[in-house]
Amino acid sequence: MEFVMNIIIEKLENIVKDTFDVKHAIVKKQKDRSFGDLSVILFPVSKQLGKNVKELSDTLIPIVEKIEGVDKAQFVKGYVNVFIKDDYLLSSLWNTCQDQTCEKQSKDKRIVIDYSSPNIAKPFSIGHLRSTIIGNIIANIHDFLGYDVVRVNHLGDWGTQFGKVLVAIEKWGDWKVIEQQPVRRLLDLYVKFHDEAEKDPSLEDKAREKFARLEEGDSELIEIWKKLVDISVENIKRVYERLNVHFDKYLGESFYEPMMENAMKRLEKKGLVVESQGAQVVDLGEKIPPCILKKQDGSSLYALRDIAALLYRIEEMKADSIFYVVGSEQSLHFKQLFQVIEKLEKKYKEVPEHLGFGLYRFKDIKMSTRKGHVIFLEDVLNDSVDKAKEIMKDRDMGDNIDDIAEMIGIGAVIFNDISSDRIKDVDFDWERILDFNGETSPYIQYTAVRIKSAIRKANIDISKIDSIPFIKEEYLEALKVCEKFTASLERAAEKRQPYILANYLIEICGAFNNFYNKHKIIQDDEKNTVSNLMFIKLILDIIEKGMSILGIRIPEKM
RNA sequence: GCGCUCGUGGCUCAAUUGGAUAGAGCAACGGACUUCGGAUCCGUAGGUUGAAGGUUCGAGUCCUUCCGGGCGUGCCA
Repeated sequence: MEFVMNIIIEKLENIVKDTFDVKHAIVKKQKDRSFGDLSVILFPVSKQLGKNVKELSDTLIPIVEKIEGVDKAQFVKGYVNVFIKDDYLLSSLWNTCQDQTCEKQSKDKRIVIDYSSPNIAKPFSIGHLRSTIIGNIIANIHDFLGYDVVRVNHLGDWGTQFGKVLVAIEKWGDWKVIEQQPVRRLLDLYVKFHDEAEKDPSLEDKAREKFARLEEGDSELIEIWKKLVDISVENIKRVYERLNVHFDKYLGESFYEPMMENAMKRLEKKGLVVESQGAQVVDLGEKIPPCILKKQDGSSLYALRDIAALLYRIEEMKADSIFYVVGSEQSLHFKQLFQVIEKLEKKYKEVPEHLGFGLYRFKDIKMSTRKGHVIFLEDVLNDSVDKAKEIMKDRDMGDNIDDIAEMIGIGAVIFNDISSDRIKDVDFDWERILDFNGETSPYIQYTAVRIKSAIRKANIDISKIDSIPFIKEEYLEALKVCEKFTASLERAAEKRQPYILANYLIEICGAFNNFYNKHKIIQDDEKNTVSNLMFIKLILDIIEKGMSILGIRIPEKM
C-alpha cells in the first residue's frame, strides 16, 4: 500500500535532488497544519551549494506548486512549507485507509521469539508479566506484518534450583497441599528452604547433589520432577488464557539436556573451552567475564543450556532471527552467549537479539523472592477486575458484568505495562493500574464501545454500500491518524517496542472522541448518516485490530 | 572499582530518530450535550529537557566529563 504523504514526500525529494543536483533531500511531515502538511528543509542544500535559502526557495516553489494535489508552497525561515489541497488529501486518505486492517503478504522470514519463560521452581509473579506481555505483542505485530513467527516458551524447568525444591519437598512437602495451589505452595517451600539453609548450610550441598542426581537420570527424581512441571504448567496456562497469550511450543531447558554434550563437543573441537578454577569456561577477553559452561562438580550451567538451545533454534527450527524477551538484568549473560555463538559460527552472529526490559519497582516493600515477598500476577489481575466491577455497579450492565469486568480489568493491567519504552523500569503503583481514566486501556475500550453503540443505534447496514457518499472535511484529522496505522506497526516492529502501538491507539481514540463531541453521527439525511457510519466504522476496525494485537478484548457494552 | 542503563512540568510518559513554538495523561482550577454512552470533550496554569563543556546552519536527541537512580559484575536463572 502506498501512503499519500509518502508519495508526495518522494516527489518532493526527487525534485530537490534534480533541481539542485544534490544527493540528499530532507522532507518532513508536519504535526499541525500551520506550517503546512509537509516541509522541505533547505539548510543542508544551502550549505552544500553555498547559496542562501531564500534563493533556493525561489527556484523551488514554482516547481513544487505544479505537483498534483499541492495547493501552495511558502517560504518560511529556511523551510518550504507545502500545503496539500483538502479535497485531494481527503479522497487520497480515504482510499489508502481502506485496506489498513488487512493482513500483509508473507515476508518469508522466520522469527523465533522466546518470551514469558517462567521458572517453574519460582513463583509466577507480577515480574513475569513483562516478558509475557511484551513478547506476545511483539510476536503478534510481526505475525500481522507477515513474518513467520514461532512462539516459544523456554520454561525454566531445569537447574540447581530444582535441587532445592526437591530437597524441600522431600523434607517438608505434602502433595495433596501442593496440588491445590502449586504456585503458592512451592513458594512456601522455596522460602522455607532458604530460611533453613541459613541455619544449616549443608542443605545447599544437598540441593546441588540432588540436581546432579537428577541430571544423571535418577528415575525416582525424574518422576517427581515431571509431576512438578506438569502441575505448574497447567496452573500457568490459566493465566495465559486470561492474558490472551499463547505459544506454539513449550520447550523447557530440560528439552535441550540431551543436546548439551554435543554443543560442548563442538565448542571443544573449536578449541574454545578452557579449564579455569576447576570449571569449564569459554574465555571472552579482558572486557567481560568468561562464559561458564560447567561447574567444578561437572553439572551444567544455564549458559551451556542456552548455547544448545540457540543452536537448535538456528539449525533445527531454521530461525532467521531469534528474539529473547528477557529482563535487562540478564544482558551480560546474553552478551556472553552471543559472543560464544559467534566464535563457534561467525554467520550466526546476526541471528539472536536480546530484547531487554526494565524491572517492576516497588516503593515500600523490598521484594525478595527468597523471603516470600511476591506480588502474584493473579492477585493483580483479580484486583483490577474487581475495580472494574465496582465502577460498573452504577450502570445497567445486565448479566455479563463478570465477562466485561474481566476484559476491562485485564486490559488495564496489560496496557499499563506496555504503554512506555520497554527498557524503562515500571513503578508498581496500584493507584495508577486501577485508574481507568486518561491514557488507559479502558479509555480505548470505551471509545470502541461508543462507536459500536452508535452504529447499532443508526441501524443501517453499510456493508452493502460500496462507496462513501461524502468524505467530509471534518474527517480530515482522524483520517490522517487512520492512515498511520500500518506505519506505526512497522515502526513498532522495527524498534521492537509495543508502546508505539499503544500510543497510536490512544491517538486515534483521541481523534475520534474529538470528532464525536463536535458532530452528530446520526442525522436526518440518510446519506449524511451513511458517510459518518462508514467513517467511524473505519476507525473502529483499526482500534479492534490494534487491540487484538495487544491481546485486549473489547466488550459490546461497558 | 569496572560494565550496561535511565534522568524531560508536582507525578507517569511522548517527541516522526539531528529540524521550526518540547507534546499528552494524572493531580489542580474553569468550562461543554434538554437528540448517538460524561470511563468523554474543550480551556487555564505548570519547562533553563540532571549539570557543564563540545560537534554545526540547527541538539531533549550525537561526543566528553561530572552528578544522581537502577541493574549487573566466575560456578542461580
